[in-house]
Amino acid sequence: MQIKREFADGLGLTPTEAARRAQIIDATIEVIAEFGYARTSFARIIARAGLSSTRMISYHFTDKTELITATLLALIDDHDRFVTERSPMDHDRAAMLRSVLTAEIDYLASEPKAASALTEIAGNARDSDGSPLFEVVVYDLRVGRLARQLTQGQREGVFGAFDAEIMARAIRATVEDIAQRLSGDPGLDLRHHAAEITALFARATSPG
Amino acid sequence: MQIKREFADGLGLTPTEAARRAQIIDATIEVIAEFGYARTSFARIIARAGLSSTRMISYHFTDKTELITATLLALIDDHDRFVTERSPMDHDRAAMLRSVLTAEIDYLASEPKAASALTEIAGNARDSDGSPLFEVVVYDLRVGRLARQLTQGQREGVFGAFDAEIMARAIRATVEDIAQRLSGDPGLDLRHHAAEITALFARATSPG
Amino acid sequence: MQIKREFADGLGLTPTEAARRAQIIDATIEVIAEFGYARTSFARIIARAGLSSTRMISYHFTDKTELITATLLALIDDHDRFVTERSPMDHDRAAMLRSVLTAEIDYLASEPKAASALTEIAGNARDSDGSPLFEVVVYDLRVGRLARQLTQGQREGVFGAFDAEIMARAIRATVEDIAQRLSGDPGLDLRHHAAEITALFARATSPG
Amino acid sequence: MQIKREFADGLGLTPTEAARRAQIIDATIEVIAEFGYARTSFARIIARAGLSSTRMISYHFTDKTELITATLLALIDDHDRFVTERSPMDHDRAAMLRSVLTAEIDYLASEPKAASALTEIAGNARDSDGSPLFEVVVYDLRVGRLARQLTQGQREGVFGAFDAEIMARAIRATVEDIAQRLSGDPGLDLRHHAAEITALFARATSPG
DNA sequence: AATGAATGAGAGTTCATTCAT
DNA sequence: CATGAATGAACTCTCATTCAT
Repeated sequence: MQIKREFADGLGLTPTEAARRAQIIDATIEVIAEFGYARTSFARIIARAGLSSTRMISYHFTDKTELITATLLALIDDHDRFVTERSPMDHDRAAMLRSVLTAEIDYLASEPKAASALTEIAGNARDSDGSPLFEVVVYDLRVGRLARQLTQGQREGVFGAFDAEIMARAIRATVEDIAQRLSGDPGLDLRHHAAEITALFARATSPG
Repeated sequence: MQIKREFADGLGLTPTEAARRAQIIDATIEVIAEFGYARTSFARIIARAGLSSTRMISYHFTDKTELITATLLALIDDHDRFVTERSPMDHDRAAMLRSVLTAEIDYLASEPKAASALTEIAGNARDSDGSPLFEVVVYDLRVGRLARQLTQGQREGVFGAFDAEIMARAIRATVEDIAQRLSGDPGLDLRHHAAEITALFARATSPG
Repeated sequence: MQIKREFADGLGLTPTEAARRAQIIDATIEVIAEFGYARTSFARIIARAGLSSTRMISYHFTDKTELITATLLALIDDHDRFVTERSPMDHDRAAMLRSVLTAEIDYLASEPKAASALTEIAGNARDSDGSPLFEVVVYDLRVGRLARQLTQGQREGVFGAFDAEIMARAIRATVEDIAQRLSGDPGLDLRHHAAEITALFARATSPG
Repeated sequence: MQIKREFADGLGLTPTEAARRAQIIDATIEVIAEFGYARTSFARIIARAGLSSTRMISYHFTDKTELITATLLALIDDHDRFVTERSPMDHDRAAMLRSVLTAEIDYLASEPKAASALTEIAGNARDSDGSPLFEVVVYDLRVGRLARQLTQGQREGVFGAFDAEIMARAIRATVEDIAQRLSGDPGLDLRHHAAEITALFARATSPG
């Protein structure tokens, strides 16, 4: 997985440092996808990355929170690029919803580990004092944009009347549920799921 | 919270033991709801229960798995009773779906800690070797039954064509998402959410 | 195994109490034979005995030391009776050594659990402060008598010149080694071992 | 005791790490010799080694099994070197047996703690699930070699007819019994014991 | 830029024993 | 005669982090 190299630099990082950070972040994604957020430790990450000491992580990230934050940002960046590339602007709003849902499911198929890690971090990451880490960030990036698109579609008359945020959350929750099941059962029929939830939310958002 | 007293006895437990187990289980639910499953430790549980030593837990439960299992069973028992009491049998299938969704949201309002703990345990509980604990059990109790009801409704013609299991999972994921948000924001307008998701899934399941 | 009932009474014990003590001692022997002394706990003993609480042990024995002491005395009593019955007095000294060795091996075959437990307790039992419990007792009962018989045989001229105590310890160590191997491999050919060590120590003690 | 320095390096260990491991292994040997295997804990080992925390052990050894294994290997290595150096090749077989027994007793005199720890580990070390750790390894190293030498001597006609493995086990059991007594009574007359058991097993193995 | 070395805190579990009835 | 209930201490092991090169 080499998906977040572009993200890693851009700050004042040397190429070597950027590469190390990317390597560690990749390993973190894989460990989270496999073991879940709660069982993700520095020890497991360095074992996965083939590094010698957890000191390597502490050297490149000030603490666990920064590592997880960097990982989440890389994942969101990657996810956004993936979905954006597959959501053409010339569609009407109703087609837009279909293409978004299809792109989301395609993402699960294309990057199952990343998808699983994204869900795990967004839902479970907590600070050392126990408070949730990314509530607001994740809301805006993963629900708010979709809600705004739905609202716009309502204004254009292609969608019926509903609370756009609740609808967006229902869509997000449904997709993430599929992501979690996929991590436990890689043989899941994603094409079928894509067709079903596309139809489901087409009916749920229809004006009539 | 006194919701699992009836569950606790019935086995070969003395009244004192049943009461202690219930006390510990209550505290476990509260800790899980507040800290999440991953940060739930014996130390926090006994602090919450006002007991003296973690040894008290080990005395009444053989290990952590048994404690969590007993807690989950108590939660499921309580949840089932709550929902069953509010799902009249004389309704038609379409009304049934409405009443189920309403009952689920009412449960969130009535027992927010229990609802949160239920989601946490079902999703995150793992054995000491890392394998998920309750996958199958939880599926059947929390998705399978609803899927069967939807299938029956399809046979009776009140619902349209869709994959009943995927629909049931979407409903479950949506409700649990609301539960999680509620645990972070107790002021959430549940009445509004109930109306919205009832309408959402009415459209999503409608035959036309 | 009912081998130490006679030992249990004789003190000021009621029949019920004597029976309970015997039951607990029997379970203790079995647990030690199976798990070794170090892994023998009250919990395992009451599980084996089918009792409800470790309190049962504390009630009948003041502490672990007393339980182990009583168990050892029961084992020694049983062992002595077994060997004595099979060591006729009308033999000459050389035949006596053969019959003692044969009796010891027969005991391993007849009561393998008891033999294993006897070795385990004699070798590993320690007080709560870590000091060995039965060094002197066990020496006299298990080595000293044999050493005296060997010395007597030397006086009678049937044995050669050797340090009787060292010889007795070698014999004891060899028999106990066989006992330990037997507990790990119940299929051990004891008849063959009896023949071999009888011949071995016949040569080792011979006058020529 | 500095007996396992040569063993400790040779792998990919830094000098500091090798020294720490040797220090911990030395302390482990002393604790086992003094308290027995069952009462050997990390806490006692670090106290003996003068270290600050049991975490020091966990840092250098993955778990208790690895610590005990490394200790046993160090002990066997040390013991082998000691005995090999004192067993000249130009002797005939009968002299070989004498020199082996003498070397074994000399080892007890020279390294009583090591000898005691070796016996303790070989006999009592168990995995966390209770299964014995070193049965096969220890058999081959401590009995098998001697048995093969005896068999060879029988072929050459210097020994009589006996089961070589049973004889080897008798010898091993006798030596280890002396080792155990020595740990309880440091004043034991080892020179006398060496002479006695050398004569004992010379007679026991003699052809006549 | 990287690493080796060390650490205090906390986890769940087992231990023999004691209190009260 | 028996039991239920409770307990403090000790156990091995994992955690993220820090110090010193």
